Amino acid sequence: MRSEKISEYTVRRLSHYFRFLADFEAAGKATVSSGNLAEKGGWTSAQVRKDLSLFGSFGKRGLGYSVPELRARIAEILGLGRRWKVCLVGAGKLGSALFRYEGFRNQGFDFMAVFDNDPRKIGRRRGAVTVEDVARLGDVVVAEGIEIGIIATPAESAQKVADTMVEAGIEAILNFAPLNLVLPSHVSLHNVRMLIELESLSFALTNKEVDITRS
Amino acid sequence: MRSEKISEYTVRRLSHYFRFLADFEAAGKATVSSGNLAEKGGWTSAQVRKDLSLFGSFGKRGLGYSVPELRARIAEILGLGRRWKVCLVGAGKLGSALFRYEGFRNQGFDFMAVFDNDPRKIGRRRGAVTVEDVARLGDVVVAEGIEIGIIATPAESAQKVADTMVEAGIEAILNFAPLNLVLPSHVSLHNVRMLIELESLSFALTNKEVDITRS
DNA sequence: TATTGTGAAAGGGTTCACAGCG
DNA sequence: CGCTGTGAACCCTTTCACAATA
Repeated sequence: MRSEKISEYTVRRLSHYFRFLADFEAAGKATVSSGNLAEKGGWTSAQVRKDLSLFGSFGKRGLGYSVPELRARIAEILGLGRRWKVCLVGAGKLGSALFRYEGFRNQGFDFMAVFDNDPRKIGRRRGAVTVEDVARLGDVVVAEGIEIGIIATPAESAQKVADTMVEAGIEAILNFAPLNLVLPSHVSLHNVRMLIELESLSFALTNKEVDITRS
Repeated sequence: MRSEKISEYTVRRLSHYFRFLADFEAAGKATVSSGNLAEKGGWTSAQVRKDLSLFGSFGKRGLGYSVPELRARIAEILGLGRRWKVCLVGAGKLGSALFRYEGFRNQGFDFMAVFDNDPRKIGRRRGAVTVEDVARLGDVVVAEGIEIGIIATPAESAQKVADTMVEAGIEAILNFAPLNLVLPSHVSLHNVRMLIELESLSFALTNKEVDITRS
């Protein structure tokens, strides 16, 4: 258990297990087997057991895993036993969609501030917060102790925004701008590239005879 | 060249190479080496050459690759030498953000129709198209010959929407709803799960001492 | 000489298969 | 008996290293 290296794939699957466990809990199931979890996500039961065994021995042989207990353990592993302070840069349609999505708040991610560089947007309300001038980004991150930054700006401004975030102490960035950010290695970066997803689909439709491995 | 199996990783990198080649072309470079492309994306030059060699021998030894030629070949491979008919279900903030993003149109993805089930949205204009009742989804997909479906609805409606799409002949779906869709295997599915990305970041921040492999 | 194209080796993620145990 | 936990096997992806060649 708790080896030195954990793959990004394992982390993503843990997120899925976490959701499935919520479903099982809502359905009143007290225990689940690795097979129950596996079939919900299209994996093998061995995969599920391997993933979990990296963090401990949570199951009972012959019985499976206690739903509430495993759920709590995964929450702990993923760092969901607390709330995270998030800021968003870019108050356009995409930014607004992210801001309004209740799922983030429900899972412990609080939008403490929203920034934009458009004077027509600055000062506007977005739920409980007011859109601020992006010039104040660094100061607000420091003052509020913001830990995660979300970038939903055009590509042109994204690197500068990211640099400001990092300078202010942010160590985790979720980037929706269509470019490859260059960041120091201590900063965790995840990119959401919607055009690349569409292009993957275009490839699949164009090359139906080709086997595409791993989805 | 052109082996039977192509990995999803290779396809994604091709999308990146394609962008980088546009940058090189704009910068007036006539040729690039695998090393030039590799450093832009943080890969090795061998990786770039392996990826390209799966589709042919496009380079010249000692010289590299012709920028416009390689760009054209990758466009062809990805199926970007044509336009694709796309429909969008869910005309909320996220759907609107996707609809308005020029990058899709610029790369050949045309939004032919937008659907919603909210009477207050049906009939509203979204750029060149009008939001239609989702009840018409199947008919419109068939009539317009729509090939790619984008789902930006709440989780509750997503499976039903996907089923309708598949029934109407769609074979590629990009899903933003936070659930695991169940689809026949001939349909290509890509999911964008923003909450899972945030949870990965939460894991990274919570487990700083752990090595997380592959980003 | 610089750089490609590619077999071979290495790395690492997934599945198998079974011992261990409730 | 059923299901977990895990070493070993397998398989896929990446990197190495070098012959080929413009």
